[in-house]
Amino acid sequence: MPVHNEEIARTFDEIADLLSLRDENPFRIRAYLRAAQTIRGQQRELADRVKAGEDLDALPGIGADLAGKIAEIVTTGRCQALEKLRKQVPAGLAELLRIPGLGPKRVRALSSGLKVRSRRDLERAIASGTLAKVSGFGPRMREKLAQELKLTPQQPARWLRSVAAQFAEPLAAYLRAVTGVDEVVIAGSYRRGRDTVGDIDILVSAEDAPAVAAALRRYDEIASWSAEGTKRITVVLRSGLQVDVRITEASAFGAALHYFTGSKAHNIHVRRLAQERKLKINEYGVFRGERRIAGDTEESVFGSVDLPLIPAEMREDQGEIELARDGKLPVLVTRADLRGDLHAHTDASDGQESLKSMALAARAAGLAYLAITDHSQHLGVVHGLDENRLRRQMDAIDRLNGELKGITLLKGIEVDILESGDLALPDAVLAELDIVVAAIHGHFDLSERRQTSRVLKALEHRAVSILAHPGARLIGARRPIALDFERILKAAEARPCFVELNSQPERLDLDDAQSRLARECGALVSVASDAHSGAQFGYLAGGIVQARRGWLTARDIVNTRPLGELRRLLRATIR
DNA sequence: GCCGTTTTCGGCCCGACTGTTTTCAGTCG
Repeated sequence: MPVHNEEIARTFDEIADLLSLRDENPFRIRAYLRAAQTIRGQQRELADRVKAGEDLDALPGIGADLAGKIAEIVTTGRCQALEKLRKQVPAGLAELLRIPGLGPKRVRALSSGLKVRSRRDLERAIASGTLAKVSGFGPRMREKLAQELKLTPQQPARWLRSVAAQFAEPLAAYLRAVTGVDEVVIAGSYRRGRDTVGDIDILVSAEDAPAVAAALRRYDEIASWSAEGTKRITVVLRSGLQVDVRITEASAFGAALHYFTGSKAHNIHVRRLAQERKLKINEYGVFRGERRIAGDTEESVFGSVDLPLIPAEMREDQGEIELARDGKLPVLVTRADLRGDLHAHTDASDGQESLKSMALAARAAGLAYLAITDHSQHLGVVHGLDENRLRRQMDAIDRLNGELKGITLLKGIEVDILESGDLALPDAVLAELDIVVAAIHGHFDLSERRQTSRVLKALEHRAVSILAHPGARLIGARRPIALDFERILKAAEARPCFVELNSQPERLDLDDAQSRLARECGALVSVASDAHSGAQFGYLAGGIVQARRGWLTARDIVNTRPLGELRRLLRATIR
């Protein structure tokens, strides 16, 4: 069983936790955390790179020592440094670090003073009153901890970006309407386009901060206030979503927006560049000594360290700063680049609208072509098409194409990949279609070896044009299937066929790292809505955000091509 | 533990807010 990057990252996270509990050098701790982030952002498995003899210490934040530990972890499955630390720190303390308000210092005080080493110990210490004896735990802190102990078990849930948007966008709109407010931007991981967000950061540009706070107080969706300063206010909405509102003056808006957008690792890197230039960057601007030299726009902040504006979706300190420095930033795809959509359903299978209704909705969404790809018969739950019904739909598409202006329908199918890797419809009927989208809808839990060979076998079918939602994940509900993505993407590039980036908000599959890997492997990507109703063409915008996080340009995406070129590319997949 | 167009040693982003404390440490983002 190969060790995955996530496991290496977790090992380093745990080492960082344990080091912090031992009050070790904070920079050493940060080095482990930074390395964990770097590892999570790697699209290729480090285990493979170690096996290939690659130099991992070229990765940012990874030097000879950590490269050695990575090699140890992937070859032995163990990490001696971690095992040693585990013996030195009482078990359970790391768990206490997860409780908001408790950091390494307080956890150490709890452990050494009261032998509190678990959540249960802490509950007892609060109930019995012994906690009051420990310095640093006054009445407010004890009350806060009692509350957190009740809440934190179900806390770590992240929100789908699209769900968070339903609460965040109305609040942003409300704040925009407040008198004296110049500008409101939802920043943070939301602006960077993460598929899920932990909380929402809203940046407000206004001269009169107290007036904004007063207006926020009148917003009727707020359940509680957890922090209130003159510049930053934290509230929890009735939905349970936490929102940080940060108020800034217009002259510092760019610096504040850059700071509040993050990511933290990206900000630290940019600030380090500033230091090298004898500058200081904070959320109020860029300073040389006392003098403020930039900060009204994000461009001016980047410009102060000789960088062009880096798109928010790239700001993860995964190499984007180096690319920007070298003038090699990709021109990321935009929604306006999309000319068509290659995956959609009608009421012939599990969609909600007729063929014609979907065609008109696609046209209204600015698309010039749309592939109709209802499910194949095998997927019983969705009334899939058999050969006869598929042929009737193909006739209906021909008629509609004769009738409609401004939109061309392509004849397609979303055919099941069976457990064996065979397809659920015979090759003969598939060959009559313009486009065949192949997808996994069952047998999710095969081993990586079997799952990979299953998909590779499906891709060998000459009819297959696109591998749909390749990871088959449902965010928060179903883990991605175990696949050797690099092999799949290289096979797709070689055949050639395309890989889908499915835009359904709970799928967003390919994910960001896989999208980058697809680009690196040269596999063309189809950003597809998988729409089951006309309104769902709106999901394409979210798919594009994910594609931008994957550094994709319009050239990397097959459905940015005009219909003629698309048809040529599709024909190349069939031969 | 990492890193270098000042450095292979000596730095390492920067500020807001809270609670507990009397001027600041801890936590958080």
